[in-house]
Order: sequence, then structure tokens, then C-alpha cells
Amino acid sequence: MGRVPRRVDHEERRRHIADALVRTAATRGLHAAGMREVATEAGVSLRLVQYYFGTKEELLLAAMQQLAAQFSDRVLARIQRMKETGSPASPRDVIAAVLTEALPADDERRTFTLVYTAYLALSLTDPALAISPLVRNSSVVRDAVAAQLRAAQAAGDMPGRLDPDLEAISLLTMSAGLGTSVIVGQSSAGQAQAVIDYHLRRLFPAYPPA
Amino acid sequence: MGRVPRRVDHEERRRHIADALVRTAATRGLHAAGMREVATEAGVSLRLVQYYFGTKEELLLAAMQQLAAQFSDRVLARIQRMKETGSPASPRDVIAAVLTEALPADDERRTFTLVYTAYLALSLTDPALAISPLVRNSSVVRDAVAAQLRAAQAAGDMPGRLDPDLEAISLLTMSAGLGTSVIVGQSSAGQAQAVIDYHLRRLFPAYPPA
DNA sequence: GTTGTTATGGTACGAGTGTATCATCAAGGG
DNA sequence: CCCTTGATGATACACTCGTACCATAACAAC
Repeated sequence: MGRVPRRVDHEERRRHIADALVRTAATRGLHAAGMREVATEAGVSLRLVQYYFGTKEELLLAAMQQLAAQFSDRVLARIQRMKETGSPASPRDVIAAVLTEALPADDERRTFTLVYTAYLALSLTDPALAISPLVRNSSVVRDAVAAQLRAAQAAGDMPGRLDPDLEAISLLTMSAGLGTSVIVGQSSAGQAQAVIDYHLRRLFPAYPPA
Repeated sequence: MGRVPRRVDHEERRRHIADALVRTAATRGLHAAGMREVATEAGVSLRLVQYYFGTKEELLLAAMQQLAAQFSDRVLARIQRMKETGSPASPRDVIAAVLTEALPADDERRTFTLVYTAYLALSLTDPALAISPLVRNSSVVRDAVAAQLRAAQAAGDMPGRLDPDLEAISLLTMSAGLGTSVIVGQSSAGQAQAVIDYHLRRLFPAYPPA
């Protein structure tokens, strides 16, 4: 029973394969991202995908969690970058970071929005792919944004007549809606950013436009 | 070559089958709505589905268009109902009608939101199911809402400092985002309605809350 | 009454899917 | 040096899907 170090890093492999799933889903759609397709994209054999993820459901779930984790990391990195280059992350900056990162402005964020939407649609009817991670994550973000808004109100940066909870929901649903609007080509990323800036100016009248 | 009336109404049959597609998609998902599934749900044979829609792609497209048409009809009916019971459809009423109809508050609207989301996600990657009807429809609605907002500004019912175009985009993307938020169970229909009312009050300060 | 078109049923085929099975290297423990 | 265990390959098996094909009732036209 000697626990010997494996010759390969399982977690690294799983990440690599899950990443291939995400890439495939962004290109040909989540429904077309089969085991073989993912295996080819990852440059491994079908058997390997089976080995690291016993079943397809497990693969889908793992890829979804990884997608959420990557998004979260990018938001935090964006906030961190802001901290370094200036003031200590005002509520407005934090909220702007979340909203901007959710906007499909470059390939990475576009992939995120695309696959995220596909997962959402799939989990609406597929009971196995329970939306737990998606919804739970979104709720956490919503509460965090509402808290930031309350802090801004306490600091006098946001008018007291505005409702922090309703505004938080508004911002995030708008962000989601704008994301899909951009990927279907109905709006440009610039237009979407303009809408976001418009509401940020409304919420934080004292701040400069950008 | 005598054009004789057919023994069955083709359009009626097509509607019936397309409706079965929508019902199936709302329950088990659009990806699971195969020819056989739809045939069973419609109470006809597989061959009939093939007969009235030569290929699956045609069926999908027809059902999508029918879904959009039904939604449009319901919005118009709602506006018509308002006209009868009072004033001659103010811009605020028209906009409220659109936003409320897009909210999954009962089974019919829930089905619409559900299947609409599924179609949207599918068309993001499937080139055959080009998003033309979806996007085009949305763009028309967006322009109509913006026009209503401009009319309200001209009538003095909406503050002139607000941007009609950005507000129109905001309302509709918010509406879409709220819809998905409700069907995943993250928000209740009441909460979503509250958010909409909140923004309507902001845009039309003179109007009563309901 | 025959003939031809419309409308419907039954069924078979080929491609694709996820999963399971059998086989085989590589490597560390006794 | 063998032998157990981890890691990988190739392939087979059910099953489902969309589509195509063949057969045949019902009714209109001549």
C-alpha cells in the first residue's frame, strides 16, 4: 500500500482535458463536445478521457467548475491590478472589475461567455447537470456587489435614495444580458461597455467617466 | 393541374407539430427534442413529422419562428387589453407590456423563456440555425422601445437627461437576464417584477407605482 | 372505373454516441 | 527477479439519431 508518487500529475491532466472541452464547446457547441472530440482536441486518446473522468457527466461538471474558477481568478487579478496602480480598490472599481470581466471583449472572455451560456441553457432541463455551481456563484457575486453598493452609500459616494439590492440585481442581469447580446452580434463590445459606464456614472456621480 | 383543396390543413398540422417541439424542448431540453420525441408528443407518427418538415433543421427553424410569433402576439394582446381598460397606451404602458410579457411568471411565459434561451445557446455555435430571426426581432424591439422613450421625453414624462438608446438597451438586456435568473430559480418572478418596476419608476417619475 | 396525387404507416440503414472490455507498457516493492 | 499497481492503447457493444425507402389507404380527375 505504499503511496508512491504517480508518474503524471493527475490534476494537471484533468485541467488540460477540461480545457479542451471548453475550447471545443466554444467552437462547435457544448452539445457537440463529445468524448472523442475532446480527446482529439486535447491530443490524447479517448481512453484517457475516460480514465481521468469516468463518465461524461463528470467531465461536464469538472469543466464547468474550472470555468467558474478561472473567471473568479481573472476578476481577482483585475482587482489586484487596480490596487497596485492606484487607490485601494473603491467599491466602484470592484464592481467595474466584475462587470468588465463578464464582458466578451477578447477571445478569452468571449469563450467564457459562450460556454457559460451553453451550460446555463443545458442545465435548465438536464437534471444531472444541476445548476448548483452556476447559481450559487451568481448569488455570492450578487450579495458581494450589493455589499459594495452599501459601503459606497455609507461613504457618501452613492445617492442614498437608490436601492442597493435592486441595483445589484440590475447590474448583474444587465451584464449577463449584454454578454449574450454581444456574442450574437447584436451589440458591439464598445456599446456594451458604454451601457455599463452609463449606469456606473448614474450610481457614482462623483467619479470621472473613466 | 387542378388545385384542389387538401383534405387536411397543412399549416394547422405544422403548427401542431411545432408546438409539440416547443413543449418537448421545455421539458426535456432542445437537444433531446428529436424527431421521434416530437412525433410522440404530437401524437403522430415519425413519418408525418418528416412529411410536414422535410428535415430537422426546417422543423427547428419553423418552431423558432412560431415561438417568436406567439410572443409577439401576446405582447400585442397585452397592449390591446390595456387600451380597452383605460388610456390610449402611453409609452410607459407599452414598454411595461413588453417587459412583463418577457418575464417567466406563468407556464406559458416560462416555456417561452426556457425554449428561447435554448435556441439562443444553440444558435451561438450552430451555423445552420443562424440567429437571424432572434437577433433581428430583438433589434426591432430595441428600436421600438427607444422610440417610445423618445416620445415620452418629448411629452415631458421622462427626464431629458436620460439617454433613450442606452436606457432601451438596459431595459431589454435586463429583461433577458432577469428571465434566465428566474428560470434557474435564483430569483422569484416577484423580485424580477420589482426590479422592472424600480427602473420604470426611475424613467417615469410622474407615474403611479402600479 | 381506372389513374394519379395526397397523405400516412412501417421499417431499415448508416453514422454517431457513451461506455465497457481486453491487452499492454512502465515502474516500484518484496 | 517477479509481481502488483498505475497509466495508456485499441476496439467492440449497445443504443439513438436523422434520413431514406417501400407500401398503401383515401380521394379527385378524366
